[in-house]
Amino acid sequence: MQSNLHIFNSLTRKKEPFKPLQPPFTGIYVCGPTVYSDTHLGHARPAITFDILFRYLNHLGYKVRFVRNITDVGHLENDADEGDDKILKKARLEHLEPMEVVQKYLDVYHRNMDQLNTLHPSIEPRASGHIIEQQELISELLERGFAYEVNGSVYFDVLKYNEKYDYGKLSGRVLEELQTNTRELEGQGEKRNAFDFALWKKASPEHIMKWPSPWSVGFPGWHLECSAMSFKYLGEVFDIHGGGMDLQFPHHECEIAQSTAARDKAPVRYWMHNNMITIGGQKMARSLGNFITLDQLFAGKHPLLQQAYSPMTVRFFILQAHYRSVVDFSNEALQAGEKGFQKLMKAFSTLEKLKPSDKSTVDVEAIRKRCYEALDDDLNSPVLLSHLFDAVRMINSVSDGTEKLDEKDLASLKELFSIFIIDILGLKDESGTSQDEQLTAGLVNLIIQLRKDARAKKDFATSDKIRNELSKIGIILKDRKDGVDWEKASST
RNA sequence: GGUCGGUUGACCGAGUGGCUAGGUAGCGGUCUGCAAAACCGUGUACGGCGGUUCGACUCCGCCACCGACCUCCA
Repeated sequence: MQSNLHIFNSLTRKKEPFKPLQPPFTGIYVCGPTVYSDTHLGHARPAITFDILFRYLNHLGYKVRFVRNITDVGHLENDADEGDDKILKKARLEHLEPMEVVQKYLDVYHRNMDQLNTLHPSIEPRASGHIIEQQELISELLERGFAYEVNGSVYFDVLKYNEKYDYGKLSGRVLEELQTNTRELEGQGEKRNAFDFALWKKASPEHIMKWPSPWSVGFPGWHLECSAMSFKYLGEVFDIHGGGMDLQFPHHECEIAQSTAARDKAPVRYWMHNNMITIGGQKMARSLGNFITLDQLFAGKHPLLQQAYSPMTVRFFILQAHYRSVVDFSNEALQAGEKGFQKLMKAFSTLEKLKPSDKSTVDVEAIRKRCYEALDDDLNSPVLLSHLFDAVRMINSVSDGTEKLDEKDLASLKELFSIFIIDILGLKDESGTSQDEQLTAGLVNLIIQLRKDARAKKDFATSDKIRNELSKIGIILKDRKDGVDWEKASST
């Protein structure tokens, strides 16, 4: 497997050549959502970032196993004893069975991900389906002395771990500083140290989601699921782990600690973290309440939205920034992205109509080379797009007759657009969807206006012709006393 | 308070020790009956102050401002 892909490894804070453990196979684990409310714009960032990675590795010929989990149990609102499970809390609020909450929002997530044209992961494991594996991992940690049980709950012993390994390596934290800086939360009495974290929590009687275990009837801690499921599906050591930067600490740090303590091996070779989407300069997050859901975005229904933005506009907007940069939401930026995306796709259709010349006056191969270089440089999608826009100008110039492409270069350019725009960036033409309907509505309203003008001049011949011809193509006009309605004839 | 990151033209957003990023918007032009599209051209851009250097937006130091993480968050 020959590739020159370099990725920025959060662990070393450097760009490193990507060398999988067992080429051509490679494994990716990405932290998916906790499904307790609607998917928002922030969730689109990791989904798209790691979709590009998945697509590019596939394109390069790797056999990729892409695992993205669903957290459907155990994600507490905080680490105190009375911390509520996010899903349980929502279930009470909406008077639903917890698994109804999970199903409801998982469906929304899947639908939104499909709209954004992200590929389905190879495996999408759910935490609640891996209770046994998590319990086994807890047993391993207890046996090895890195965990302790108190009153039916099991906690990870961070101090013990830090004696042998390095807790805080990923996030650049020093345990001594954590000790002095960790905020004291209520009800931490059970834990030996404030920074110890739960592996298993004993359930209170009113808790609904709970399972029997050697320690108590209870439920697993949040950090544990990723260790258990990545072990199961990707092995003790795998290539890439992805997720949002906000998960770096404590989630990923704890994951490293659990996995390393259990098997005496660092579990992940390359850690990749996408940056946040901000709104008004602040992180968009459910907990901050400043989020815009993807459904709102696609429908234009939110006080901050001046219009609807299509899924591909959102995807393009996100790809216009590098995944490790903060990107700020604004209508202006989305609108600029929408125009740019349309320009790109329009050139794509122009490309299909180009006629070859006997010689070329442009260099297609140079662009192809630069496109690969951009992706190889830590998935630099904005630079890739800038090269594709160079190709757009090339296409339009050929279309205008000021540049020429021979048959071979024309075929090469078509292939290049197909590879980078469709296969790797995952962009697709959206005409034929709601945009088409808007167009139809605009056209019909225009024709109705012209007909109204004709009727005002008592030109009923024209007026009737318009109505009849529209009827033939399936548009039914209805003259009402306060105006004209129209509808599409129902096809039988 | 600790750790880390950012501050680029009207807006978004890349990047580099000396060479046009790109998109959007603006302006001028070509084309067009007019427009649109397309193409060509165009704008004192790199937070402030010092330093290193033949040369810094790019490296170093200090300052200011913004943000992320340190509690759940993609």
